Amino acid sequence: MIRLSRLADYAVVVMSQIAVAPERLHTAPELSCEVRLPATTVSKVLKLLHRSGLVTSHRGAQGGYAISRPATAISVADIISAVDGPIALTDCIEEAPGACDLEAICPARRNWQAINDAVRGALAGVSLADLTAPVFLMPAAANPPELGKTALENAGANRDPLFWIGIEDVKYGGNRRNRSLGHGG
Amino acid sequence: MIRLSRLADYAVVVMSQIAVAPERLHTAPELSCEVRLPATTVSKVLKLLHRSGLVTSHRGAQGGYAISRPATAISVADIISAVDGPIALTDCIEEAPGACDLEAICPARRNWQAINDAVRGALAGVSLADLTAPVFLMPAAANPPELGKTALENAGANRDPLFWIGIEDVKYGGNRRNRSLGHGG
DNA sequence: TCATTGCGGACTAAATTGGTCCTGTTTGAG
DNA sequence: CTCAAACAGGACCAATTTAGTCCGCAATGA
Repeated sequence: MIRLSRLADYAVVVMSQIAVAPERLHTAPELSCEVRLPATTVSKVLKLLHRSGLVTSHRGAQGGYAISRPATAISVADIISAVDGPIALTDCIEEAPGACDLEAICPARRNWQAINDAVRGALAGVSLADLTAPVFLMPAAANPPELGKTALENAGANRDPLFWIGIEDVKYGGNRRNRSLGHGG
Repeated sequence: MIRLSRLADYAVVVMSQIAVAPERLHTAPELSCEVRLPATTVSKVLKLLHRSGLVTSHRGAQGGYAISRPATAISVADIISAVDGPIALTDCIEEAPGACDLEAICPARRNWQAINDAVRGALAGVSLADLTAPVFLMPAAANPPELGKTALENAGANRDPLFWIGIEDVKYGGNRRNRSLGHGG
């Protein structure tokens, strides 16, 4: 039903969260906690975002991910295609030319192309910066990680981010399957 | 991957086919043959299109489906939502207000709404008439059904529509799973 | 009266997706 | 030098979704 994949939804949320504090590194467990999604899943999303160059990564202790360019220079289309591959409403748009024998005579193809471009355009027109406000958590700056603690410990300090906005038990209508599953590590 | 469902893809193709001859009735088996999709599946699509009022139906012998309004007055968005339900990139757009506790404070929601509207707008901007040319078959007018024959028999006369354009064995890159499966009765 | 056609829904099978886990590799701190 | 923290990559499993089929019923016209 022209539904975004969950991973793409997650990716947008995670990127928004990173964009809140573009200057510092964010570890996967930390983001997992902030965004209330399983650490492994967040990790998977971050890997994909990294492969597409939307975030930079730093390995090792004190490592993490950072946003690679200004939020104004990253579109929703960028994020979605990083996770889900090229935006293509139908298979024949994605496949190499020649994959479909009806190509030359199929009028639907070039129309689908136009429709697809329109959709992609709509998504490319929205930048991450447009999704300004923090997600699920007060601005990270309000809870800066303490030096001398691991990222996980720091994340632990924020363990229930919804506390900050006074909500204990929530349902979320995004695209999530596991709504309040543990992000323990 | 923001992929259209196959049924939606089929629906667009079927509607295009009907629009080629807006004045007459089209039976499900006939369309199935023309469009090279299983009859049962085409039938399912037609039922959905009928429920949304995009086609009218006439039961009984010599029955069939006809387009309900000019092709210029039917958008791709209409067709997609007839088959797949409302166009909603994320669950929270579709759900009733209040379904998500984070609604009031979730900045993503109103942004998703905007993004969603943009996508829907793109799809609503393309009419069926824009997808003018016939699909997979020469215009039906070139092969008018013979009186005194059942729709199935008439469909049989056209049994291999690709004959008309000189292609025997094809692959199609749309969104189809069964590429050349039987549409026999 | 019967074949043809649409109607509605239940059921099944297959593809996709999401989520988990495991085994590296890199890096910094102690 | 060693260890733990963090990312990298990919294999794997399970749950969900989707598509496709099938069945019995209702309407209609020859």
